[in-house]
Amino acid sequence: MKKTIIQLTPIPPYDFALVAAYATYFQGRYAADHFQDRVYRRLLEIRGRLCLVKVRSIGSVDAPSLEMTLKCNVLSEKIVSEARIKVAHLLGTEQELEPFYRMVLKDPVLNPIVKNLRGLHIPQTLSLWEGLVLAILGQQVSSHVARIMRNGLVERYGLALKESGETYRIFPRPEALVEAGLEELYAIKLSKRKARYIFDIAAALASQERDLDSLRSLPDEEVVRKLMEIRGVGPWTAHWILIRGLGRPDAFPHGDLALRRTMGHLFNNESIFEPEEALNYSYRWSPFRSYVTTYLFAAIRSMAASEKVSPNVHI
DNA sequence: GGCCAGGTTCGCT
DNA sequence: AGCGAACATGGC
Repeated sequence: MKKTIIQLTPIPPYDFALVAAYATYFQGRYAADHFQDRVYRRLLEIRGRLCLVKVRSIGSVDAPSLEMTLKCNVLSEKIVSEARIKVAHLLGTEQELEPFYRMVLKDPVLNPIVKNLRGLHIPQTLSLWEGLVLAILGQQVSSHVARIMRNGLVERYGLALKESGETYRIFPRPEALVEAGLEELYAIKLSKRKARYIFDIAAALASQERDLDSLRSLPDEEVVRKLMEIRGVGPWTAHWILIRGLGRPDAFPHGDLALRRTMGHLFNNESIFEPEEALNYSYRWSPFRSYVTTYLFAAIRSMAASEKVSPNVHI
């Protein structure tokens, strides 16, 4: 294994520990992401080779700097530069938070919550395929059940590399699921419905019948429209992908139950918002609604992780 | 045991 | 258009 070290400079403010914790749902390991002992690790497939990246902070929130260690059988210049791009994407290092923070100053309820999470950028899925699968696995079920399915998928179908006693896995390729077959997906706790959705998407991608990357150049509404043509993708999933897969700043999954509850708690005298009410209320945060969504979820998630209680009514 | 969870589809009026 | 049911698992 060859090894090289390079440096990344995120746009400040950037709280590496918070971003990495969010990427792993404050659980240390989540799907293909690891964050333990202040080090973020992920196995990537770059130009057909398995490469392990480790990232740690060597700066501060206001003067951020990341040290990335890349281990790979072969280390060409192209591999190094692709790894850099992928990691910058995964960890959202290029996102600008200041305009969002200026907007939030005008919201006395949101402002303290956001201040408390200063430097949180939005982690991105490596591919739209990954975003689509993770989102579908998260539909309707509790976050706990979603985690079991997401981890199970990666453990079962992701190519692995062992390093100092730990096993790392890439997020499974569509081909891996197609090869395994539809029935195999039931074994990792997917409902027949979810297995069908994901298997069909995998098959369409593997056969090149569908191309998700063409969505990257389209405006938000077009992306949503195209994504919802896919069976298994509704409005919630499409907006989740805008936020976590495409890095769009102004998406808002207004049907989301946890979001409706949290917003109702904060802005509606404790009582849950109806989806339309949540949407109407959200326009005041445009064009930064993806950040509002992410910060509200981060507030819920970090409390759930630290307090070990159901976060339904907290914040 | 029954109800619910960071939804979506399908089949009814 | 709008509404209800089915979906399947783990936790309380």
